[in-house]
Formats: sequence, C-alpha cells, structure tokens
Amino acid sequence: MIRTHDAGSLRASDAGTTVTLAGWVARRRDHGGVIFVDLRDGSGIAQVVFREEDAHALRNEFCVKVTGEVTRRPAGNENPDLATGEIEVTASALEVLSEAAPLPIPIDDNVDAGDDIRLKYRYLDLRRSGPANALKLRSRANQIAREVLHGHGFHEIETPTLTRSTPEGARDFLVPVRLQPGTWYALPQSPQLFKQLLMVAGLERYYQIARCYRDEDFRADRQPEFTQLDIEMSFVTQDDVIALGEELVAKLWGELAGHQVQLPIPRITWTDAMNRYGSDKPDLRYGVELNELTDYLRGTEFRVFAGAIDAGGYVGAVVMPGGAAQSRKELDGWQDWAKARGARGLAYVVLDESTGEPRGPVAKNLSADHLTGLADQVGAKPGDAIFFAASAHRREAQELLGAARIEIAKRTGLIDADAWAFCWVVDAPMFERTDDGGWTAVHHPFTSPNSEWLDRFEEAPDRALAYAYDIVVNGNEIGGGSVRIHRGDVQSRVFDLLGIAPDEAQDKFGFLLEAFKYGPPPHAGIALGWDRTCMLLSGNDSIREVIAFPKTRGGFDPLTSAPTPITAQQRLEAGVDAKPKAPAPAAGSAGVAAPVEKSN
RNA sequence: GGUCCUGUGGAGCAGUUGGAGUGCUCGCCGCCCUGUCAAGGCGGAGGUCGCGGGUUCAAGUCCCGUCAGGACCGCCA
Repeated sequence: MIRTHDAGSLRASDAGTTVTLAGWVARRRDHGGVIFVDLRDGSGIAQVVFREEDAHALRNEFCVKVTGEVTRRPAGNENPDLATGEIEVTASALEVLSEAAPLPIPIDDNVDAGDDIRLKYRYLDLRRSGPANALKLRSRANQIAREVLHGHGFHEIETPTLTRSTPEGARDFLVPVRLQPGTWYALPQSPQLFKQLLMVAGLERYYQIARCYRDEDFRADRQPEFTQLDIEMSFVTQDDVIALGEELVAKLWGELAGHQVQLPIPRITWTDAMNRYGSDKPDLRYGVELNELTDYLRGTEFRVFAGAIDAGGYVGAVVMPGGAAQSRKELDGWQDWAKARGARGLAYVVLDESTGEPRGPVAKNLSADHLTGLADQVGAKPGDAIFFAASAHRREAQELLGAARIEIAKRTGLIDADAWAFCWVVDAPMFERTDDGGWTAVHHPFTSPNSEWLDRFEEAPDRALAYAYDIVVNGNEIGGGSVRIHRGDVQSRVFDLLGIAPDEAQDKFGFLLEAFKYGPPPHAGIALGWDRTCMLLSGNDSIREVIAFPKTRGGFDPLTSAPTPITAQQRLEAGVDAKPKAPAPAAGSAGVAAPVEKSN
C-alpha cells in the first residue's frame, strides 16, 4: 500500500504516530511560513501542516503522498466540524503523485454546477462528498438487499440483456445482429419472462439487481437504462411476497434513512386509493381527500356536472384549506394548471371567510339546496376553496382531483418533508377498456385474477380484481408485483378476453407457454425500482444522483458523447439495412399489454 | 409531440422602460503573509452575452427560428 492510514480515520488517539497518507489537495491555506492543506481521500479529510517551501507549489486536486507525524492541534485550534478536527499531520515528506490542471468545475460541497457540465466531468463531480455518498449509499442498499434475500434462501441469477423484442409495452432498444443480418435483439424492459422460466426450472427463489431498458421520454425519475431489484418466488401467496417486501423496506429505511418503518405497512385497495386520493400511488403524508358528489349533485341543472352524472360518470371535489384568500388571478391560474393537464378547467367555489357564503362562477349555477349543504358534504370551512372535477370517465375526473390534491398540499405547505408514509396498493383491477372497446391488462397478461374472480372474471372484466400490489412511499411507486397465472386454462381465458388469438399468443409468448406445459409451480414476484428507491433513501430528487454515469434528458451522455453515428463499414457489418429472410411477425395488435413488471 | 424555465469569462449568479466602459462572488496567475480551516491582503489575466436571422439610430435586453440543459403534460400498460 502506498498509504499507511486513511486520512479520515485519524483521531487524537493516533497522536505520536508517524503516518503516510495519499489523496488529493482539497484546499490549501498558504500563510507563507506555514501552509495548511486539507488532504482528502475516500475516507474523509485530514489537515496537513507544511513548514517547508515545497508545499507552496501545490494546487487544488493535486494527487499527493504525505508522510508526517500525527499531532494534537494546539489548544484552541481544534475544528469541531471535522471528524479529524482534534489532530493534524505535520508533514516531513511530500511527493506529488500527479498534478491537476485548473478545474472546469469547483470541487466544493457548497457549489452545484449545471447538470450537463457536472455529467461531462462526472469523475470530478463525484469527488464531492454529496454525490459520492449517494453512490456509496446505493452500494450499501445493494448489500442490504442481498443480505435479506440470501437470508431467505434466494439465488442471485443473471438473465440475458440481448433477448427478443417484447411486443407492445414501452419502445424497445434494438441491437442489430451481424451473424443473422436483418434480425435484431431487443434489450429487456425487465427480466419478467426469464424469471418466470426460472420458477418453472425449479429454482424457487430468484432475485437479480437487473438492468432494464425502455426507449421512452426521460424525466427526473426516468432514465433509458435503469435498475430493478427483481424478485420471484414459487409456492407463495401475495401475503408472502408482501411480507418479504416489507422486510426489505424496513431494513433499507432503518439503516439508510434512520427511519423505523411501522410493520405491517397499511394496505389500501386500488379502488379506495382512487376514490380517496385520486391516484394509484397516493401520498399519505397529508389529508385533503377527495369527496364524491355524484349522488349529492344528481338533478343539478349545471350542465357540466349534469352531463357527467347522466353519462354515468363522476363529480367530485377537493378542498383547499384557506383557498378563499386567493386572488382572482390565482384562481384563474388553476384553470391554466388544469388545462395544461388536458382538462377543460377546474370549477371552484370559495367560501366567504366570515360568512361562509359560497361564491364564484360555479356557485351561480348551483341550486340553493345544493349550495347550502355543500360545505358539510365536502368538509369545507369558511375561508376554504372547493375545486370540482366532473367527467363521464370516473378515473379521469378523479385523477385531475388527485393532481389538484398534490398541488394544494404543495402550495399550502401541508407536506412534511421528513415524513415517510408507506402503503401497499392492493386489489388492482385486472383489465381496463382500450380505446377501441376491447380490454387490456392493467398489470400484464400473466397476472392472476384473485380467488374471488378466478372462475368468473369474464362476467365483469371491468370489476375483476387481480393479485397485484404496488408499494408506495410519499406518492412514489417504488415497487410492484403480482401473483402469476400458472394454469394453462386460466391463461387461455385471459388471452381470450384480451382478444389474443391462440396463434398470436404462440407467436408472442410461445416459449413461455411451452414452458408452462411442464408443471409450472404457483409463483409470484415483485420488482423494486432501485434507482428511485435509492434516490429517496439518499434524499435526492433525481435518480441521476444515484447513477454513476447518467444520461441527460435527451438520452445523451455528455462524458462519452454517446450516442454516436456509426461508420458506413459498421453499418454494413451490423446488417442494419439487411432484409430479414422471414417476414417480421405482425407488430403488436389488439392492445396487448407488455409482459413486463411495473416497477417505476 | 406540447407547455414552461434557463443559457452572460473556468464555475455560480446580477444586468432596470432597449441607451455610452457587462458587474459581483468563487476559481486561475503573480507577490506578501507562521495557526488557518469556504484563511487574509495587494495586483493581474480571462467574455463570439449559446447559435442564426429580424426590428431599431442603438439589442445581453424586444421578435422569429434553432441548439443545449432542466421541470411538467403526453408517453412510460
């Protein structure tokens, strides 16, 4: 070893020891006759004192080796802000291991550069403690997951990243195949099908920290390549998977966020989540629940509401505490906010601060009876504002109110930034209508109906429930999974309902169906969105912070400049333009949902 | 695909209703300085105001286009 000690590990008890440190010049304070250098290595920082001229030439981020004696700092010169603040190293020898050019970005925990420049010089960005700690936290999270899972007899098994295209779902990333020009691999959107095959194989308990790829538009919490903690178990029920998920989450948050997760984590049905919070990933850190008014307002002459009610739809409201104090401009701003979300607007009534009298454009359109009981019906007080949404499509109106609920919480400061509110969203619907009147799987077509619906989901596909569950914290979905169908007859009936003909199913999932002929065990699983989980654990608001070398919103990597054009020679060899020998199977039709796990 | 925000020395920011020398902090270079810890003092270098058009006597500032980064909607079932 080039060094004898880690700089950050030195304490007063090391005084008198001669040590050799190696690291970087984090900061230097040159007083002429005495020069202080903060020497930083992976463990932290120690102050080195030079009394020789040669240290004068040191510059920030020079990589150096220093030998010297650990001494207690003179009385009054201790630095309580530093773990090593009681001591310093009095240098007797200095060797410059490598010099550093002037830096393109400051390596300073107090200064944040722009995203593109940070990513271009990510190796410098990561010399800062914040960014480095995020990656270290993620490493520990991986370790905790492995400890928990191996404790339960799981096997870590890798699955291919060069595989076949998944019909529908997100867009695939495609890789041309030189050996068979005109054919393409797809990068997996998740290891979903492979992990089910591993259950057929009798491995019983599988997990993988798996890289997944989806070619869609990116966000603060979405990257083209991302990671799932992917898990599948045989001979278990939904409750078994949920119990495992809770153990993982409790250990992760317990150690990495210093938060004791109360177990069991409360469960809310998907329908309740939509009715009360207008979201399938409700943020339970605050109230502001939705109120359904469909029955209350039945018979109203206000056309916007009557139209929705007559169409068998939904009218509901959400209350903004103190919202009556908003200016006309602010209230108009809500209309723009709603329109930006594709809604026609957001009807509102404000309750007079002192009299509680309902006012506003909508109030004029409601009958005296409806106005009189309105405040009680929605739990509003004088000084509050009531926002309404109405639609023939229940979910659409609820989601608008759900978004308004979040916005209200933000604007009125109802969100406790230190709180962690976990819940499981269970009993998700099996199917939802497609635009052309058919049905599509909400989770994926291999998700099992629950026991209540197993034999009769065809009777009311819109009400049939699945053994599907999502784990949500603070309004973020951090994982989801389901019990899978393992019976051929049930799978056939699901395909029938989804309008997938047997030959089409064979074409798309033939290898899985074939495997399922040979005694597939009952199995179930879950996938945790690992980037998002680590983002939350590290207190960041972008998953880019927990990825070593992330890409920008445009899928560009400022460090390597990927992606790049290819040469004519590469293009020819890769067979990008070659025509396949056999015609491509018809691209996804009939609204088949992707057989991929929903985890982010 | 849509809406919005940002783009000014190496970094982070300011720049008024369009008006004469684009300013500040940090960093960088040189000198001074023996107890600092985001050290301090003095001096200095460094800018196509993202790019291209347009309006104007005059554009960092207004308009159009475009590129880049970010936030959101669509998308991601």
